[in-house]
Amino acid sequence: MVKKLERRKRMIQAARILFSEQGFEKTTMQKIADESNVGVATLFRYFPKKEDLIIEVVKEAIEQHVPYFEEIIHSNKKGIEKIDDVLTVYIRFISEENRETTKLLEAFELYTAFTPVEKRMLEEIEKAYGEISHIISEIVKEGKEDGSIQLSISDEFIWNTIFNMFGTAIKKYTLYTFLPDVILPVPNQEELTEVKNMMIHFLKNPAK
Amino acid sequence: MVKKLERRKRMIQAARILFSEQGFEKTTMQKIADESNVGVATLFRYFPKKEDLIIEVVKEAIEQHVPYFEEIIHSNKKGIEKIDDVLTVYIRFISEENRETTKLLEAFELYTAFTPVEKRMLEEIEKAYGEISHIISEIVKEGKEDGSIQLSISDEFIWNTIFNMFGTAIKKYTLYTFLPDVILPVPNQEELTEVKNMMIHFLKNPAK
Amino acid sequence: MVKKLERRKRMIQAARILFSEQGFEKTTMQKIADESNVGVATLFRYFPKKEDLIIEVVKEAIEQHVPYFEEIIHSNKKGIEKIDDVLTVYIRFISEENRETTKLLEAFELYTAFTPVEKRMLEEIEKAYGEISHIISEIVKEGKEDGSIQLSISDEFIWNTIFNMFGTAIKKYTLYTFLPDVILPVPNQEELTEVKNMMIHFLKNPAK
Amino acid sequence: MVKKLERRKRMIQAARILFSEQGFEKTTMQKIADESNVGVATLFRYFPKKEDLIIEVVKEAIEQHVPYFEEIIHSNKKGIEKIDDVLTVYIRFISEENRETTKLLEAFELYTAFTPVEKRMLEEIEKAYGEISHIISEIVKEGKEDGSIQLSISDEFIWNTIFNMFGTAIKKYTLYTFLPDVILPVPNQEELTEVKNMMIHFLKNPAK
DNA sequence: TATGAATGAGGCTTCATTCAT
DNA sequence: CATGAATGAAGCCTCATTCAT
Repeated sequence: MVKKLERRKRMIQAARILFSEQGFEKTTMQKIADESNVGVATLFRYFPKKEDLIIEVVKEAIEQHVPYFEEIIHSNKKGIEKIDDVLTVYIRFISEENRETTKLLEAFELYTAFTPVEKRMLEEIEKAYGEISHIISEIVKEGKEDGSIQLSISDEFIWNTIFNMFGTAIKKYTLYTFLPDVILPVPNQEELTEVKNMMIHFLKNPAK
Repeated sequence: MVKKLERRKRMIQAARILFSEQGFEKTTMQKIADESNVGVATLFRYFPKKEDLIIEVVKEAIEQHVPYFEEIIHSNKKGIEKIDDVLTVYIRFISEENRETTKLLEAFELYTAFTPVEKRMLEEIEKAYGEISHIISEIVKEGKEDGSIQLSISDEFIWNTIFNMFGTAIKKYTLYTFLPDVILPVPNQEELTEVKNMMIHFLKNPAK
Repeated sequence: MVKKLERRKRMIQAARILFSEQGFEKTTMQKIADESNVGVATLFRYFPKKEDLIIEVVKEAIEQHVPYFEEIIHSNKKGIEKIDDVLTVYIRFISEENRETTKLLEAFELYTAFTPVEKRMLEEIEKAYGEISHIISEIVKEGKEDGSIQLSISDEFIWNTIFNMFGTAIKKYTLYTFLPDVILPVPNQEELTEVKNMMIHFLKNPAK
Repeated sequence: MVKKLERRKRMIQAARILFSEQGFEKTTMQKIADESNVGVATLFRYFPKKEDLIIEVVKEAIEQHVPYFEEIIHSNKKGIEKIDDVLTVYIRFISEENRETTKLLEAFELYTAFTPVEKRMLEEIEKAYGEISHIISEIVKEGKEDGSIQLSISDEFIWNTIFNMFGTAIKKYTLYTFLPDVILPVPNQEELTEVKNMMIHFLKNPAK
């Protein structure tokens, strides 16, 4: 019983590492099986299609991010500070310890862009993402309620987009931290932090 | 002579379309040859490795972007207005007519993240990107010189990062405009324009 | 004890249905196990090789045919009428209720044509078939003895072959009743009955 | 050009032999490729799906039968004699030289019984068979016109069915000539010839 | 030079059979 | 004894790349 779960875990973990290192297409089911010390057939018993495994890995990766945000929302800070923390967490996604996971998510987005993925599968991913975005909107709501964030309706939409772009950009940077700077100049954490601070500053002092 | 160049062009164009539709891995050399009315062997004569073709396609795609920026820098506007124009161009990259190219670039960035690409190849890409970033820094310089942009050294770095993030996020959005909103909520051009306007506004009125 | 026999029966029955629906090769041991509500390992305990199960299923299918012929031989009719009944039974093999079984036998014959089957196994099948052919020759003997069939030795051989062909053809038709008429035009029961009647007619009035 | 056709021929022939020896499912594309001294990829270039190859092989096998019937119809004999010849040809199908081909056709019929075959494919087979059945009905027509066959409408239907059964049974016998007699007692050519003669006899002297 | 043909290596997936509980 | 889990061998098919005309 426990062994079964362990095996499953081993397979997912091996897959996660390989996927994030080589991408989904270059990672073969055989490699994953070997890396988990499992026969291919076993791998296929757990995940009948390669895509099933991909979805599972991605889902777990997203879920790994949730606690970070949960911790923030349960803290005693004001809304605006929680926003600050959220942005900080995003910035940390680029750091060594989180990079693998984030890179994986980025790769998945590419995958969906070129490979038709079953709707049912996408919905699972959507649900996982939903948990995080729910928390974030809760935080914004808190901020509005405790008065630490004061935004007009129109500004609110704009800031929503800004946060979106901030997250999108940062996630993408994770893909390139190992590569020469050629393609995309990747800001370091200090630079991102300054941007974040500026954002928070403007958020506190909206242009009249 | 001329015919040879035309052929080459046809191949690159066919490749570009297919790559941006199906991604690099799913597009076979055979399909590209067929689409260009050329034998596979001929395709391989011009591009001995698939990767060579990829690089070439990407390079040309980037170069296609250059004129947009050249036009801006040669206009008679003030620096800050040119910045505005640059951001507007980025926003347009997400539009129908440019999406294909931009999507291709995005796909390439992910490609390089998972596939070791020969340094020599990357350098070609780097050079192509360099043209654009050179123009942009020229524009910023102009802005500083004509006084329409007044930034402290530290702010300059920050805004550099901000522009970077803006571009990065937008380029990524191009990948998803055809997909359901599940993975990434993609802002539309109006929303992006508002963000841009806010950026320009702050740029003109830096926080004291 | 009884339960064990029931299980065995369930397995054989599930196998029979699946075999006759999808053929031997396309039917997996797993499917059979599932359909019988038994674990695969159990299935293999009862039938260590897939072929063992095939043989068993076929044997039982043949044995299912025996009572039809037994009933005929135990009736009070004359030999020639019993022959008529036997042919009628064959014709009915093509009907809805018997098709499954007959189709299975047909499939098995093709199976043996391409797969080396252990002699010991074939002998079991042979024995099962033997019961039926024994009954039939008994019937013919009866017919000769009661005078309802009058055949010279040479004619006897011929009619033996004719009956053989009649049965062979009919069994084969069962395979195709669900298929479009393309490959083999399958006569319906009325047509076959007319042929049978003609045969009986000639049998009663041998050409001088 | 010639070489290409030769290769194709080699592949089809190798396939034919293997298919008729081991059946369709047990014959792998790799084996066929090896036997034709061709790479698998080449085999797949000519026949993109295994089924395509099967269809092709079967089609050619049927077409190989056509000349036998063409020769008969072009002879100067009377209709009834041509019928005799046709039946004789069928009997010869069981002989050494034709067995392989006939066995193949028999195997194909099993294949279609358990494997959904694309309609378009079946139609090709149907067309091939059509040539032969067209010739045969022409022969019957001739016989009626030259008076050598005199049948009432109802008798005509019956004899149609009888011929059908005759052919069906004989084709099936080809499958078993190599096997022990266990499953199906296979008549030899002499026995079949006697049956044929009896049929012709009755055909000439229809029961009043 | 241009090209269709040829191909081996490799990927995904299935299945009869064996293990371990 | 019953069983779900495990597995390697094998099958179909694809594709970048090379050959031969």
